Amino acid sequence: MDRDQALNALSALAHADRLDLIRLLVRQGQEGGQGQEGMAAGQIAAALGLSASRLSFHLAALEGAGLIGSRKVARNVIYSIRAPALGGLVSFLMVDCCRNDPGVLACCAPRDEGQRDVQSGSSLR
Amino acid sequence: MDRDQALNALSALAHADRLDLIRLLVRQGQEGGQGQEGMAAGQIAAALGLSASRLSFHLAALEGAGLIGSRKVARNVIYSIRAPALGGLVSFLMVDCCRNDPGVLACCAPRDEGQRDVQSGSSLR
DNA sequence: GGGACAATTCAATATTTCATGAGTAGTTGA
DNA sequence: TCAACTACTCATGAAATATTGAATTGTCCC
Repeated sequence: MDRDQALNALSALAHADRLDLIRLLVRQGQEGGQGQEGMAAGQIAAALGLSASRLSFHLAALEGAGLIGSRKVARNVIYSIRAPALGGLVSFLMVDCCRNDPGVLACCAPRDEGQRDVQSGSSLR
Repeated sequence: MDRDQALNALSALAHADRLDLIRLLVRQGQEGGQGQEGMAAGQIAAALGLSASRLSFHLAALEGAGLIGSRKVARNVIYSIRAPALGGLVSFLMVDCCRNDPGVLACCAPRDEGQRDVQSGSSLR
């Protein structure tokens, strides 16, 4: 991921509804298992309390930045997270903040269950 | 770092000049060693080709988001990176993208010199 | 004190982004 | 085919953000 891609991704994430949307899709991705990857636009709108047109606007922004992908299934459009893109952004930021002092980041250490539990209890909003 | 802090940080970084500014300060922080931490506003303006007032605006945005700190020295104001804040943002994103599939991120692996060299040759802009 | 310098603040303007609701296109099943 | 459904697009106005240059504040050196 280069600077301009990172900039697009940052702009896309720098909005409360879109950040919540990403977090929702990430959670869905891990909870749903392999079988049911992604969520339909209508499901997302209901989960976040957004109007259809507003959601569509935000989905387009995230998809334009490459952070999510979509596929059509019957009359639904299923959106799912594109983990490599999100990972690319994190890597990009990591290079910019971690070079001189890797110890700053707790996430650089091997992950454990305790660390995961710190955040899993928080509500989405 | 909670969701709102992350949102502030993302908004602050989602601008080309500010992202360049952060990268400049990170590079300065690692190249300068312990002695000369940070850069004066004038130095930054010269390095990035920004007008004084525009730079001041961007510096205020970054400082408001907690990503940089400042101290006054004689008639200069020295700005330096606040690595923990940047690290907190990365950690926040990591939780949101890395829970289900840590392998996605190259940065989760122990860092080595080869990895560092991948990016150090790239120009700032 | 007076001039030069560093940086910030302010006001005015331009630009971008966001939100809303109405309307449109494609899909499904009776 | 028709009605119901899903999702998207478009036009409008509102709000937030960015940019510019002039004015201001504080510091240094003579």
